[in-house]
Amino acid sequence: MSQLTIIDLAAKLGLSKSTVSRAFRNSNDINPETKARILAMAEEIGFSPNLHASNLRVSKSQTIAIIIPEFGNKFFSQAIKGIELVTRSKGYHTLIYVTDHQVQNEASIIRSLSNGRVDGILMSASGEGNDHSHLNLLKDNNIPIVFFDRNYDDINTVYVTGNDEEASFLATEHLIKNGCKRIAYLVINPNISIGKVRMDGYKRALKKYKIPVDDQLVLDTVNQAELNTEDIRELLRDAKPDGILASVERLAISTLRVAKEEGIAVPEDLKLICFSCLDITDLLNPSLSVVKQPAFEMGKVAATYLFESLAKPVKLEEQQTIILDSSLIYQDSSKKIS
Amino acid sequence: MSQLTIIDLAAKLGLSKSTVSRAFRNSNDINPETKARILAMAEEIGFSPNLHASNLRVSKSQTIAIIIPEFGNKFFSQAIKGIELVTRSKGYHTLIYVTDHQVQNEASIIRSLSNGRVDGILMSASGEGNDHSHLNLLKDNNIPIVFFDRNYDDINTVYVTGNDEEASFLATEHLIKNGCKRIAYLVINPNISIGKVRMDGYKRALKKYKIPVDDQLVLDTVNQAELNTEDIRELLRDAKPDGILASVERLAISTLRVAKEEGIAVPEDLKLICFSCLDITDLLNPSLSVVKQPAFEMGKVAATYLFESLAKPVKLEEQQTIILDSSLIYQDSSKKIS
DNA sequence: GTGAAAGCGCTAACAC
DNA sequence: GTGTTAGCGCTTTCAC
Repeated sequence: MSQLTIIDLAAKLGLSKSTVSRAFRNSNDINPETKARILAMAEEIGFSPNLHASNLRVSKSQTIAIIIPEFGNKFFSQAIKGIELVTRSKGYHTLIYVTDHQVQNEASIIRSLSNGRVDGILMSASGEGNDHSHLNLLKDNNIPIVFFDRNYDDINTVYVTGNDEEASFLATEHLIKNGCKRIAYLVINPNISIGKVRMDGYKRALKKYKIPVDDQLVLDTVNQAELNTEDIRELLRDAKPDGILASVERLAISTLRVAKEEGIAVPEDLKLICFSCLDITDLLNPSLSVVKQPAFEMGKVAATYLFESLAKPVKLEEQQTIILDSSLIYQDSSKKIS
Repeated sequence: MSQLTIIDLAAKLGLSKSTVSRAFRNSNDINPETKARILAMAEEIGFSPNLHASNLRVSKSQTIAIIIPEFGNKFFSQAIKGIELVTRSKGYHTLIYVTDHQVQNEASIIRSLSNGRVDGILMSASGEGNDHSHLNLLKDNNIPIVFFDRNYDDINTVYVTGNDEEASFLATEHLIKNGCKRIAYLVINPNISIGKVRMDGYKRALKKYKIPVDDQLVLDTVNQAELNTEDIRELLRDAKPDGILASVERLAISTLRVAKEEGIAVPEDLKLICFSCLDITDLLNPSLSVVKQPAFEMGKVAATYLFESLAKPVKLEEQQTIILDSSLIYQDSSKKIS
């Protein structure tokens, strides 16, 4: 039963294989009745056309890839959900890859996709550095790529992101208005993409309120909880901030844990706000103020752009940034104590 | 640059295409020097062998699929992370599909995979009902499937899951020992797979302590927060439980919100424990007692079994259940008030 | 160790 | 509306 072909099916029905082939494509060059007979028989004997043969013929895979740096937070699962929705509605398939924030992994994944495996790529960039040459392979093979959330700004393509600079500005301003004088900014990578943009908004707010930027209050730390926890503990002890803007959720979570351990009360002694897509911030103790990015929407929009460029042979050559609004949700963790 | 073939490469090097082909397989029928020359040239001109042609020839896709009912919770993202890790280490690719708990979606996905697209499938079952005939297609096509977390027990294959009956028993016993007399069980689907098994453990514990099973205390509700919230509200008002075992995280979250709204204090008036993989239960208010399933591990183990069956032509014909231990983490939400 | 040639299963001209 | 036929790019016998 394993290797049926259109020839077997054709033989069973006294037709030629081209007719059978037409039945499976959306060819209009076929008698609807014939088509129905063919499809019925296919159903009966459990046949469906071999994918690889078809793909080889038409040089299409009906598949896209999602490449993300990690799987740790709600942002990416929501974004993937949005992407998967669009992909499925288009009858496409979705490959998923996780780089663990390693550019080498990203490069090797990209290489493994440049041989026809996918028709397009959605990626949240993993790396820093300037060597993005692995992406040239995609251009050579006419595989469009759309970035979401994290990009490389030397690559000319579509980039879908939140209004991070503005949101960061507003979040910082909110802390200032609630009485904070020494606001720290926690970040994983202050030099690229979201880490940088969010810092820009933070600095702009400080400037507006004539608060000098204090490098001691900018904590450049890492992903691993065990490590960033200690960095944050030092920050709280040495720099004694009274407010914190965390550029990613994980750093806010670590902050809450450290504050608890150190006996620092949130929001009384320390006000906290962070970028996060967590959907239970209201149940935390204290309830957590967040900049909530439209993750699901972002996935949908990014996927939609990708499919547009797949539909028309026009390439995504110009740098184009699509900005989606985040929501600022102020809760207890940043509340003014009166 | 787009359509290079091994023939082009062969021409450039004065070789035949068969030799070039051998360089890309792990053939030992080739001079290492020749192979090196070929690979170097390939690198230089950015060539890699067309995947579809190769797949067609060897009838392999080096791809597996993950099919899950939803993307909403940490359990699945952790499990996928575990799967992806194994898959990548084997040089395989991972397709991902979400069914939204609809068996029809599951069936159509399975159909779209039965034509060579994947070599194997990892699935957490979506459905109830008894029509699992869509899985026959897989058998016909020799595509192995391994279940994780949720299965169909009429399908003979490997199933990797947590020790849910025992964990459920222990969680219920814990509530009883902490003084609960009227323990409710919240579930999405009490008749199948995890919903049923977890109820079994709950009932066994009640029986052990001579507490009669009260149907009024078993709430069979749905996934959508807007709907289950109202069901839970009614339960709390009418049946007045003093303890709750939630079979899935989402129902515990809804319970916390309803309790807050209704002025029911947790754990004073109502003790709560649930199955969950959330990693910030310590930061909730109150901190949440959970049965934490080894999601990451479960993904890894399930994937490992799948690859075993891919390696040897032996089929996964016998029903085989692999049980992994969960951790019971008792926190404030179920604490005895003395 | 390398080359020639057949063919994996399908699609798309082109003819009728 | 249907059949014939020439490949898509690769792998793999089989010769040498």
